[in-house]
Amino acid sequence: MDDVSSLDRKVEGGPGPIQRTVLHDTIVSHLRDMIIEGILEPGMRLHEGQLGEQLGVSRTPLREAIKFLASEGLVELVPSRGAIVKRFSGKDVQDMLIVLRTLEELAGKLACQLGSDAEIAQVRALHDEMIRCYQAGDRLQYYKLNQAIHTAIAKLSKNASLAEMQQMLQTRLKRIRFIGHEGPEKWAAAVAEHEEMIAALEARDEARLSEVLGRHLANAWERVRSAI
Amino acid sequence: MDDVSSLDRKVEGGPGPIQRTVLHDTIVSHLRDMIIEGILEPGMRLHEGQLGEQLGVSRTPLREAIKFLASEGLVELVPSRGAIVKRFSGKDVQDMLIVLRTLEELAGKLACQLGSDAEIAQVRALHDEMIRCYQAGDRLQYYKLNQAIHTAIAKLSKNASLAEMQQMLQTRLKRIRFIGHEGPEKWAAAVAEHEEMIAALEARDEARLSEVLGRHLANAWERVRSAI
DNA sequence: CTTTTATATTCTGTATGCAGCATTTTACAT
DNA sequence: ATGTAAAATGCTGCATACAGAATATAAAAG
Repeated sequence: MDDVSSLDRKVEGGPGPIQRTVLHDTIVSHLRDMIIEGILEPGMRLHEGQLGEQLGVSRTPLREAIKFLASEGLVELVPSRGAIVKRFSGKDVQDMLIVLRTLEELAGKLACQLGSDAEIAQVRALHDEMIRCYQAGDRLQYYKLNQAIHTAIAKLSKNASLAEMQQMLQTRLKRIRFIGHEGPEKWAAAVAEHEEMIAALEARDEARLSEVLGRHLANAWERVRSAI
Repeated sequence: MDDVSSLDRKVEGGPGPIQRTVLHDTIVSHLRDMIIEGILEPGMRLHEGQLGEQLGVSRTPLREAIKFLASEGLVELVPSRGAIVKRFSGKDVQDMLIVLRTLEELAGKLACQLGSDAEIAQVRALHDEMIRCYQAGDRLQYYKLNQAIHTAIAKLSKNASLAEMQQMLQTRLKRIRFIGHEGPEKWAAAVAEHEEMIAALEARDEARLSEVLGRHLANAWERVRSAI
């Protein structure tokens, strides 16, 4: 799956201050992905020796990454027994969705006020692309764009904390939604809600966007509850 | 300030599963306190060698604690240059308060629905104690009880994620509020708002509690903005 | 005297080693 | 055969060691 070469120090270029090699971030990302994709199942122990060998790093930076993820809420630290992948109950998921709903309702309102036309157009572009994936039946790509749209709207609020909290909850829910394969009719409903969201955003209709986002996330619970 | 002996492995007893020695948690708590109390000022570098010696631990667990705090948002990681205490701008604080407000409004509603009479009585007890501190002019203790009340209400929502996010934001804001020494009239206003909060909670008046909490946090920004 | 370059020092990032706790396996008794 | 005790194994938690980057200091040139 992951071997040594895949974890070579990542060097990021691009605009802004020159980013540098950060093994820490790489390990964190990899572990996060492994948890979301279910390679590391809930309740499973994070074996330092084994994982480190698999990723091609020693235990020290690996342990640091695990501590980081623990603070993020994806992993649970058990004294003298290392770390296990956090397991979320149905109520946990429901609770997270309630909070996420509240945050996105707020983000929606702010996005209508503070998002530039260009930024909103970018969200629309993501949406159009997502629709293409829906029509093509590409669930994985659809799913990723879906998340990207919610993240983008949160970002339009221009409120870093809000975007951060939204991202955190979304990440924790990723694995759940990843497995929550809804049927065609529920999927269609979700797409319809997204259409409505984008329309409200383009019309800068705060109340409507907030309402749709709220409804969308309330329905999200209905869509995944069976999968828990 | 902190020497070796103060960091001896903490063993927690009490009810529930027996907690065990956790140096990690101890270091995290100490660093958090040092940041909140301003011993480690914003922008200041977290010197691993020096800090480790001061706390009486080696760099390894210290670094793990720093990574944990980085994920928590109190510290910023700078590649090849260690970690610095995160500095929050005025807008950052305002943004955090907006999110906190939204979360506490939700928590207030849920608390009215789900809090038991006994739990509400406990909040009332905290409040009465806080009033005593107010009358005695004990700002530090007042401040701590104030936070405890907000935390307690969040907990009454019976929503772990909500309580966690509230706690996270409150922690990040602690240092700001800690220095935000408002004058007597503003202080009195804050106390009055708290009185109203408790009354609404006891009456299980969702709308009113939510409204007061929202107003309280909106005013909080007015109270601290000058201190930024 | 200022600027630049070279050197020295300091600190971070990572690997490794060791002690102690947890768990598993094995031996023994019932 | 089953339950218990003891030894053995494996893993975590922490400390230390070392390499390389960053910064500070000193020397040299303009």
